[in-house]
Amino acid sequence: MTLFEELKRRGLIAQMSHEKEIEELLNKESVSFYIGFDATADSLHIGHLLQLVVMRHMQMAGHKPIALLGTGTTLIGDPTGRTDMRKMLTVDDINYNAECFKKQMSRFIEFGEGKADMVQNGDWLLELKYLEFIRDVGVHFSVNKMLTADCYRTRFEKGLSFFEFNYMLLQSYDFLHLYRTRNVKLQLGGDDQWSNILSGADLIRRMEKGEAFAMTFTLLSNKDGKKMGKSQKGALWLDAEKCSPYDFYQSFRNTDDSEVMKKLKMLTFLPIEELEKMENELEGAALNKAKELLAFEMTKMVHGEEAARNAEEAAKSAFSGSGESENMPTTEVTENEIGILDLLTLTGLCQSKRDARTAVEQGGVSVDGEKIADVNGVIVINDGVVLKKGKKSFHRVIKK
RNA sequence: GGGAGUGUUCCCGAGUGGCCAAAGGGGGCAGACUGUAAAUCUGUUGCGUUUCGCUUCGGUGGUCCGAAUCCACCCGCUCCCA
Repeated sequence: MTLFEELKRRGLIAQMSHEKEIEELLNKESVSFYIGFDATADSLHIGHLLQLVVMRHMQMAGHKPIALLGTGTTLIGDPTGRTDMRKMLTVDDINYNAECFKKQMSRFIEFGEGKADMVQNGDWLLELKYLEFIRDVGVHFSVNKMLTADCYRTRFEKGLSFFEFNYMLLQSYDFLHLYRTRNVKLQLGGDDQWSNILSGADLIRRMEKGEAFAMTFTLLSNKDGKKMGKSQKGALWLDAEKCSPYDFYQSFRNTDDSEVMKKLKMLTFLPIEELEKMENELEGAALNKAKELLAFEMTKMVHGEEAARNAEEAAKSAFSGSGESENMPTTEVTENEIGILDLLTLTGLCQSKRDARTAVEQGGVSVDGEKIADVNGVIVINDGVVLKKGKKSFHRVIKK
């Protein structure tokens, strides 16, 4: 099975500019391709997994991934999606973020000579001369056509500044630049990036008479249509410091029935044949097993096998067994006796004391399996206790 | 530049000078039912030392015993005209 067939079979591919040519290209030579990333945070999150997984598939098949950090475009703000402008970052911030990204990406792809690279578009965008740019590049863009692009059309009601309108040109220019300097012929991205990616390929064809291709992959979204990766606590980060492997595991363990197979196919590297076979036998308990598998595989991919095992063990003991496990998220406290409300906020299970109060009043809090009814209750830590809020949130507390 | 609107809590959106921590919906959280799923029903959803106190309604000042509501200026956004 070729890479192309595999990507298709896993349901990863959403749109392509030239299906036949892309398939041929991928089969016959090692292709340099790129995927863009925002540089706004110091960690990738669940929403980036798809990009990472695809890069890995590609690299395993002998192609060369280039991760582009949008250090220049970050200053503009991608109009795709929301209205909010992005924050400006200092050079130090950006370099720090780049380091963090690279570290996380290294779990998926191998960087180094001839293998994979990371570039920052600020390196070439920041020195662009306006007049030259609009004369050489801008001339190839039709405003009429741009206005019909989905990402701009949806902005008509809310308004769209000229500043943001330029985003497409800059992203296209990135592609052109990489084509010229690194012979990058293919850009990949989420399906929401389709028009931006396509316009880059067009630009190369116009200006260089070259061959350039666009391909997008299916976006994973939650039922409500929102992009995956956000939880009430915020984004689900890939950084263990910002989101514990246990929480990461849980987020996949709680996948909707209807999404399990899709996620297994798209995000894991389990052989597609096995997954397809599994799909046919998916009922009741098997479905739950599939969720465990998904959660384990994903945690392993991002945090390593040991962390995955620990997370799984913690989840199992929390939900079925003793409820005691060293592997669940843990907070250390100095006092031996502590008020229940303070404990809930301290562990992050509740966002404020106010919030903690309602949780207790509604009977959603228990300590070591015993329901806490009194808001003023004092918990004695001694050898450690397991705090539970609602049905799914566990947290262990021990003494320092 | 001229004119008309508009800015409310996580999001959308209602809001008469006091009864407004602010309707309603979405989302979140909790309870019931379940399979750590979905759907449904119920409660809850600014913060705190919680029968009360404190801080919020684009910003800054002002009027008033009292302002999300009135006035002035400023900032952002939308629409029409140029």
